[in-house]
Amino acid sequence: MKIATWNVNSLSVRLPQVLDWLAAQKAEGGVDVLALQELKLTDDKFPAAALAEAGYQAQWFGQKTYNGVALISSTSGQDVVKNIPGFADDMSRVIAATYPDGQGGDIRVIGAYFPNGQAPDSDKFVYKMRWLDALREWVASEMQKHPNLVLLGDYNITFDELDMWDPVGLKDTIHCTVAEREKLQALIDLGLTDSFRLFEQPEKSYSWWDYREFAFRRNRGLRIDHILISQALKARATACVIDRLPRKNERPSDHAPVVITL
DNA sequence: ATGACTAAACCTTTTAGA
Repeated sequence: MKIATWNVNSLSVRLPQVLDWLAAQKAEGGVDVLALQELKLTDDKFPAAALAEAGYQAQWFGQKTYNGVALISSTSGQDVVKNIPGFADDMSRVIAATYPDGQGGDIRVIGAYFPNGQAPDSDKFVYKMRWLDALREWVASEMQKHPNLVLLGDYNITFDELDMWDPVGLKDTIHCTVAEREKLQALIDLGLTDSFRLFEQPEKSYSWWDYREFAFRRNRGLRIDHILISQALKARATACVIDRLPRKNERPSDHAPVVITL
């Protein structure tokens, strides 16, 4: 099965590209679950009918102007959770659901839009740290219940210098600070694995490029969209790739999809 | 150049993204 994540930076603008991408993926077996971030629309504006027309179900958790997440799937999601239980948050950043794993069991999928953090000395950074702590606590409990678990989305954190186009110039800037990486490592320490690095990858692989200064053309990007998997799924993973093609579209999102094959 | 694009809403200007 295939599970993917894509920060679309406005689903209203990007819906045609999402539908095209899903259709193109069908030639290669199809995507079972696609986690979207930055819908930037309220729940009543979610394009459920257009997705149903294309053969997909969906769970969504929107918000006006900012944030908003969804899970688009070929089968229906169960036990849906929106945001981190017990963590008061006025932003729509997390959606989780359980799906059949194609082998008689099931798989828990948690799609998340991690806070940006803006700058290491900002209030938004403090919120990012608190959010990351709350996420870790909740994911730990989810892992107790679900051996097959995928935590994927726009993490807004790089793992290391390999994930940065300019490791020197960007050292200790937002997405690349020690404090953020410690929180990311705390998720790994729960028993999760960065599936992308399980496989040989092209040099300078990134998932996001700034809209400005022809950053995509010059491959000046960051790898901040990740697919973390539990131990049980690590044994099943056969590939994880960043699909740069949609970034070449007209009016692209600034992020590219990441896809894991299990 | 606290800039460069893009998107949305408070819409000819601001906020946020990363």
